[in-house]
Amino acid sequence: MSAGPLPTIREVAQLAGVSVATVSKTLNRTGKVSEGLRERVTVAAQKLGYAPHASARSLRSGATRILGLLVADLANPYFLKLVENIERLSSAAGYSVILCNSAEDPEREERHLGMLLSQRADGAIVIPTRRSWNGRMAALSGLPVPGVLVDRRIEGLDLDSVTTDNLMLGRLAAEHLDGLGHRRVAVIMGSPEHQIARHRLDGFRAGFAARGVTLEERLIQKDNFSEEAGHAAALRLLSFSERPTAIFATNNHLALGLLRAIGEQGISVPEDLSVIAVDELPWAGLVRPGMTVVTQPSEAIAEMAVSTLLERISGGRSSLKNGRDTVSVQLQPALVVRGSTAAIRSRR
Amino acid sequence: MSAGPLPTIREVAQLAGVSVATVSKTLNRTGKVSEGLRERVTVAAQKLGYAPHASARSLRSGATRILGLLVADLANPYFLKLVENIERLSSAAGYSVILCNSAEDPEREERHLGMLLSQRADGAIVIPTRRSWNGRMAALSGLPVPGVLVDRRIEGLDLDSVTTDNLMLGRLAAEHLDGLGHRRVAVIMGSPEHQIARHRLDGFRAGFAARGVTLEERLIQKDNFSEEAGHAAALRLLSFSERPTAIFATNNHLALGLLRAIGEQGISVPEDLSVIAVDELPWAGLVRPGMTVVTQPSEAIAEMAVSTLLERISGGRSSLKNGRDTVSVQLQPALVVRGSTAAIRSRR
DNA sequence: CTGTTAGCGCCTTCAA
DNA sequence: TTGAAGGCGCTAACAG
Repeated sequence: MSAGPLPTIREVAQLAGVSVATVSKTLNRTGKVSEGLRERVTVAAQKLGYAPHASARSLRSGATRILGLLVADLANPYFLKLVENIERLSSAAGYSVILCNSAEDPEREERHLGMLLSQRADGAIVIPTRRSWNGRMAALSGLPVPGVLVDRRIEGLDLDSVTTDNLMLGRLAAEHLDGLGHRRVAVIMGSPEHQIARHRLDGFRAGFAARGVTLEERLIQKDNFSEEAGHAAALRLLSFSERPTAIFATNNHLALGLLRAIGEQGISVPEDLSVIAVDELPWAGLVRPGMTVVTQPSEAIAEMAVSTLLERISGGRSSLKNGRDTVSVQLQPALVVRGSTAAIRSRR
Repeated sequence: MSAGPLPTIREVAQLAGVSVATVSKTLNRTGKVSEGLRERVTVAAQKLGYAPHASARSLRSGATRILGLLVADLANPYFLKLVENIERLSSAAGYSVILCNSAEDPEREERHLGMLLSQRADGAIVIPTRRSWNGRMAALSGLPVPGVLVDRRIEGLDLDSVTTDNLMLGRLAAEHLDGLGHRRVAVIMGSPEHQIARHRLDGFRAGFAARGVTLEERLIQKDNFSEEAGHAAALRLLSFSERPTAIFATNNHLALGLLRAIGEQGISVPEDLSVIAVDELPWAGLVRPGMTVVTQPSEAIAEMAVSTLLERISGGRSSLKNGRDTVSVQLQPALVVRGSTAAIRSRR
């Protein structure tokens, strides 16, 4: 709203009666400046409402203090949490965040990547789209800025990554259900091509195997990650004559479909059926009974992603230039017990 | 990961055997270039993986093609929807979005505003923090870039704004409940200092008044917008000997607290009590029975906000320079009927 | 149609 | 301790 162009460093210098170099040194606290001049410069800058022109500074310095944040699906509440935390941490570290949502569309992802390149973002945090796994990784591996993959890894891609330990996640769910005495347990797992879903299933299977229990294959429902698929899978499971006593839904969309099916069928949770899901769903505490879930450590993941990225950035322009190998961190999930799971003997 | 610095326009020119001006004209489709050269330039740029340096371009052209998006609270699902839509539309229009979350903290808001100024964002879309209403608008009114206020207006601030018609929102809720025969209705309204809450209440009151019904003041619960407050207010309302037959929660946090209280008290919805809330809560269709809500037109609001802002931007550097008065658009909410409201006679 | 050139605002030598 | 000057990559005005 204020009129005209913004003041430049030159105008500040003029008003303070010094050279632009002195202004620069003063405002950036680089180099020695006498007390008197420092004062005059500060006042002048204040009076003019001077704000350094980031583009000019970047052009000169080679760094933009911008991070790209490329998210596979903003509507996913788990990713949203990551976004919140990443924005907060980046901002606190003095970086601006350019937000890009690829909405699980590899084309949008690629366009956004090109844009981030043009903007010369100092680094990028990427939750890649699912479909980019099949060879579409070129754009990512060619990323000329330090990049960190979050939540989803891409095998064979030489990038730092921070993910949940999904094997452990499955195992935690298994141990909980096993401890409650469940033996006939089902899994709604989404797409078996998805590494995360596979890991969660493998961990779940391993957890039961460690206690000598083998999962029935017919109780493992594979399809895709939509709520619709979860709903359909749940209906199938519930129609079996020997119904499972517990169901593990490996993803929040699937859990939603599962709950819908349960509601429609008039099944009582946890009396007739125990249910365990993944992620701290925003409504996990709201539905009656509260959902028992295995949560991913979103805050720790965000922290690790940002710190890893910032280290790379300060380590050198190119991601791998400083000789450090790529790091691939897996953080531990946790069990949150609420009302949707119960000991099996309470059942009949 | 690729080594070394990125190619500049000069290198493209060299490889194509032309001048930098020709490269610039070709790539920007500005000015005439012969077919042969166009081809050579395109190929050279492609081969080098050239991406124009946004900072350099901005410095020269005065425009950054960056929009600031300053959100009062990312965790609010309604704001998230706005963010999603705004990102999508901006990106489609060729703008990058710098996301800032002020988390209802005016200090963070102000810092972010300063950062956007330094970045020389071409414009900003702002959902202001609540507390900034009391005089803290200086930073906003001094915004040296075109800005659009979204969802929350600030009286006396000369900025474009796009909001929901909250009077109409309250009225829609009232008409729906009235049509179902409810007369003893309650409102959990949040803070009366908040303009939005006041408007919703006023509209609600007016809607009933138009049918000759006057709201009982003791049934209008005012406090703040937290889930806790909603919970407490709900408990108070439900403890009255003459219980309300319907409750209107003016905000999604309040609705959450209300639902929790209802669950604890073992009250049946909609048999014992009709409930109507605001916004398309992500779980609105999930809880049994589905929540009847008055929704804000988030997509239309995002569209209007972006288009208004882009018009301002193309209209001139300073927001009001092109002589156009500030526009203040109010978009219409809509009623979505689900299972949480029912005719009163079904009650006993 | 194509090339040459002057800055956009800033930081950083280098000289005083 | 302070000032003068060059140049980051690009676009636009001007010259050929």
